[in-house]
Amino acid sequence: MPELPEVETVVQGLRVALAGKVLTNVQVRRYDLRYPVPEDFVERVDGRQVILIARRAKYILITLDDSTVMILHLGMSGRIVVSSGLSQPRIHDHLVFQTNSGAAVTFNDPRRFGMITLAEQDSCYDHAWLRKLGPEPLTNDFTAGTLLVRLQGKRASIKSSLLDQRVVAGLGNIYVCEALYWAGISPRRLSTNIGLKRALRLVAAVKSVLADAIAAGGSSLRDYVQSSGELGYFQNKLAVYNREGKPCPTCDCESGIERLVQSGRSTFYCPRKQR
DNA sequence: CTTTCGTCCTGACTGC
DNA sequence: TGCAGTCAGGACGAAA
Repeated sequence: MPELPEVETVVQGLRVALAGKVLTNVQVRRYDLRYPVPEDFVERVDGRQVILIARRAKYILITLDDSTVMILHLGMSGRIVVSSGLSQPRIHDHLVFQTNSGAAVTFNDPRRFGMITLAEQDSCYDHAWLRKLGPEPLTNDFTAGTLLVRLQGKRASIKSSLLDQRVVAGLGNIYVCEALYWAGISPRRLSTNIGLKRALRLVAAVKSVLADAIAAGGSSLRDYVQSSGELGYFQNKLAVYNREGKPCPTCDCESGIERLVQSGRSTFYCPRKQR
C-alpha cells in the first residue's frame, strides 16, 4: 500500500529502530526482486552502523557509516516490519537483519515489485532510480510555478501527469485522485488547461492530503511498521478512492462518486464537484 | 520527444 | 467449497 505517506511513516518507524544502530545477521533470502539485489549486499551492509534514514519520493534511503546508502522501494506490496527479536522467517521475507539492540527488521514483498540496492552517498541522487524524480511535494520546491513549468507541453490529462514521478515525486493513484477531488479539478482536464488558479489549488490540495495522510496514518501505521501489517487509518478518510457509487462527502450528487479508467488505471472522482 | 500499453509477481476478491 | 477470472496503490521499457 505504499505511497508517499506510507513510506514516510515507515521511515519514521525505521528512525526509531535503526538510528545509530549496528546492523547484524544481515540475510538476503531472495536476490531476484524487481532488479537483482547486489551480490555483495550482505558483506557491504553487515556490521555497519546506521547514520541517517531519509525518504526521497517513495524511496527509503539508509546511510551507513562507510557512506554506503541502502536504497529500498516497497513496490506495490512491500512492507517493512520491525519486531523486538528474530523469529521464524515467513514466506516472502526477502531481506532480514537485526540491530545491536536486538530488534529485527524484515522486508516482505509478495509480488517482488520492490527494489533493494546500494549506492554511494556522493552519487546517490544520480542513481538511475532517483535521478529523474520531480520535486518533493511537501517541500517548498513544489509550488504552482514549478508545477506549471513541468506541465508545459504535456498532452496527457492532469490525472496521468500527476502520476508521472518527474512532474511531482511520490504520488500514486490514491493520492492523485484525492488531491484532484479536494482541488475541484476534473481528472480528465488536459494538463495544458491548468492555469495559475487551478495550479495553486492543486498544489495546496496535494500538500494537505499528504500531510493529513501522514498524520492519520501516523498512529495506526506505526503499528503496521512495528508488527501487525494492518491497513492504515487513512483508509477511512478517503473521499473518493475506491468509493464508486458512494455519496460525495461534500455535495449531494445523484450518482455519487464515479469511476473511469485513464491510462489503464482506475480514477475515482465526483463529476459535479470536479471541473 | 510524448504517451499508452504490457509486463514483472502473488494474493484477495467476485461470481458461477 | 472450489475454481476461474479480474484486479491491485509501481515503474520500466517497448511500441506507437
